[in-house]
Amino acid sequence: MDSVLDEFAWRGMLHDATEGADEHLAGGDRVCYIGFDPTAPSLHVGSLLPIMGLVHMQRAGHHPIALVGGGTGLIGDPSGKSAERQLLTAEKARENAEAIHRQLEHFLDFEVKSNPARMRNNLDWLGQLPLVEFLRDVGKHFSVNAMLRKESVRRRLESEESGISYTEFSYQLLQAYDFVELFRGEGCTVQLGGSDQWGNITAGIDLVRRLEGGHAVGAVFPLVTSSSGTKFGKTEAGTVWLDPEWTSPFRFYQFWINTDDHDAVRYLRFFSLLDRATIEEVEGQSEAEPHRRHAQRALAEDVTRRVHGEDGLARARQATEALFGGSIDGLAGDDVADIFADVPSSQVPSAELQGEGLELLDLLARSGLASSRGDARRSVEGGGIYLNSLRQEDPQGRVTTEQTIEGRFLVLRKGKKNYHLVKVV
RNA sequence: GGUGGGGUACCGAAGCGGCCAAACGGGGCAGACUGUAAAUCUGCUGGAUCAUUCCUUCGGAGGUUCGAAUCCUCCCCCCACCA
Repeated sequence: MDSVLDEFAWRGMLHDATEGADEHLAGGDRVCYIGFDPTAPSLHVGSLLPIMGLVHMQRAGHHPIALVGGGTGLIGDPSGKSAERQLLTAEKARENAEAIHRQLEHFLDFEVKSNPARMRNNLDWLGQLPLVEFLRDVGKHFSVNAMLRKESVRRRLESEESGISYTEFSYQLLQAYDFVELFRGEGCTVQLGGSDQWGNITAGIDLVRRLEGGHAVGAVFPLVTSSSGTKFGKTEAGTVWLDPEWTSPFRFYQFWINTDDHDAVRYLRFFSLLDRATIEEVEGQSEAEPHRRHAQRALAEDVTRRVHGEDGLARARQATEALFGGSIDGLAGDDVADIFADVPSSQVPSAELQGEGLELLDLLARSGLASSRGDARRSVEGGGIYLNSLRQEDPQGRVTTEQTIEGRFLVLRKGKKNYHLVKVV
């Protein structure tokens, strides 16, 4: 008797599951949900593990529901938060929810006849909830004593400066109620989530039993960590988003390519759909020839393809090859334009490059590669600045039309992998 | 409410009248080595100029002084103990 939990287990993405979850999932096609916060109009790689959780559910024949917390987003989940949250406006939450829906379409099939993915927004029911009735029917089943014991609440109670508002304190009731609502309306009996959601999930399971006499189960994924101790999903350029407008496919691809050896195979299990045999093969290759970075490549390819499509992946790889494969000299302007389509860029009027030209330091500061002229100077003096792949060692240097590629581009680089394209306009 | 201890740059933490843009550690950036990895070693890490120098900064507002992060006054906030 196999269940998706076995798949989760070998992939290392099963942190914990409630009693009977295994049997329940093995016993038939179930409806299962995961909640997503509509705090921004894009998901980021931090949400990737739960998303993959839904993907695996769908592949196993279950019915996935992505629940966007349009209503709970108006409240704010205190789990894992040290301070009171900024509240969203209703329409902002709704806009964000729509954007998130579009992103999820890259992962989930909303069209198949058999078990299409669905999307729900809890604003639809939480928004209508009559307070008195809610307190009578739902509030009755919650013991404040138990609620106070929850880790997330306790930390905030103990913390002198942040505290917790009544609003956030009520959050757990609302999320529990979501489960009941989905149980009633969609026949949903399974909730998944990050490990920080454990308390909220079990609260929902209890409420389903008390209010509906229903049997529901839950499972949680581990927190994704990186071995270097940095937060997963953050780079010096900030959060790695799934929206190509916010994080270009190239940068997205690069994020995965740069994964530590220690993390690459683990992430491959988390974030790719490659089967066990393939992953183990890659793992073997990785150990045998670490310098080839098989795992990083497989990871970057698989994830980029799913998020940005075949086209986005092709562009990312093309840019990667050009930038890290060899010299960019000899490339025609059109090629550069193409390759750099989603490398960070800025513009400079051609007039400024005439004659004496523009100071290199100014160019660096304006491009954002350096935070100030002083910073730019230090980078140049430290030997970390390249113009068209030539190291620039003179802080007094100037950039003129002569150095442009066909009068159209300048390729700046700081360090080994921070590229910036300057368009001459 | 009382007494004592604190608030210093991204974070932690020294400094306690001039030599302080402020030790040291962490983080970050860059260089070397590599494999666009890790570890290690080196440099840099407020702004403008770089030869010097100038500007803004040590909880906030005033004051003493030729000169203050350092002394005084008032205020705000933390932490400990006592009520």
